[in-house]
Amino acid sequence: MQANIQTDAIDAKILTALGEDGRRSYAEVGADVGLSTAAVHERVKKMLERGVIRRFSISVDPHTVGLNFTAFVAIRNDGGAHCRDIAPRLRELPSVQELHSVAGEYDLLAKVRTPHARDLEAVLLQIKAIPGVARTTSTVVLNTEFEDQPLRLPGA
Amino acid sequence: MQANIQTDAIDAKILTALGEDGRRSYAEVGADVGLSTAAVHERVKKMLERGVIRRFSISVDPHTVGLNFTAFVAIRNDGGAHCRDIAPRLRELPSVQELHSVAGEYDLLAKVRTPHARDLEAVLLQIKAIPGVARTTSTVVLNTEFEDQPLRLPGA
DNA sequence: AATGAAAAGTAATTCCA
DNA sequence: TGGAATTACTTTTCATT
Repeated sequence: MQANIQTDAIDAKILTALGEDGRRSYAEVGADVGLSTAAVHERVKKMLERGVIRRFSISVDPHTVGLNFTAFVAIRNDGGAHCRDIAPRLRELPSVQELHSVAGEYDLLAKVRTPHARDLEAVLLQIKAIPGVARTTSTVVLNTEFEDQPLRLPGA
Repeated sequence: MQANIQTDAIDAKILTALGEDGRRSYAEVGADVGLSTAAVHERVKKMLERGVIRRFSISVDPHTVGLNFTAFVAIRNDGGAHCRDIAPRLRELPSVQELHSVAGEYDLLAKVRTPHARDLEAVLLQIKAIPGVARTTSTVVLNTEFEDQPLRLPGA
């Protein structure tokens, strides 16, 4: 019993195909999944409407655009502070690429990317300046083994 | 002095435009950045060749395809084990979406996504079965505030 | 929902500056 | 390296099943 699944096996195949190459034509995708061009078009349109596909995009290698440093910053709140007050402030920081509220010793976990390790200090100062943030602990990434992999869905 | 930057300000604008909508036509992007269709085409082609753009893709909402649970799993190696031996094994696990070698108490940090919280147990067993893995600590994601944001580059 | 075919729009190619 | 024009392809729409 899995909730929220809004796709069937054909949709999964389409998502996998477009995840590998978002510019493949509907005709080509259709040949792969056994559907006409128009049918693929219709399904993609509906998946966009339902929010299954958030957007078409590109995968960019961070190092090639000067983002050479990555760290995970765990954030603990003050007693009264709520994640929902702090999260919007963290979203404003361009170095914070990803934010999750988490269970455990810390309340939030941020993925931070900067040009250089030395830039983390300034980001931490910005984070600590947000009302409700009590303390942070940073885990420095030495090497990203893999990330941003094309989506792989079972049954696709 | 920033190393590895392979893009100029116009490339940055192109990457930002395609990061927001990977299907915008080259003509449209060209109008935005002040270049002809062919010039944009040429620059995109070169960025693909240089590996700046890894691929065209789509952003999919994990919940809509049944991936409702996320956790970060920190992994510690045995004394003699190397990340480069363990990483390929973790890549084989479809639930492991992202893997970084990190500094600190643990050696690797994996982002794991499964249909349900209960599925984490099986993934942890698979991870612990990899030779060289000594122990793991999991941080459960309660809510993803944001992730998968369109790329924003300074000067774009 | 899916198909096939026509119309509209876009991209790749070629060549010129 | 960038722009213009041609050719080829892809998307989109629509009538039909």
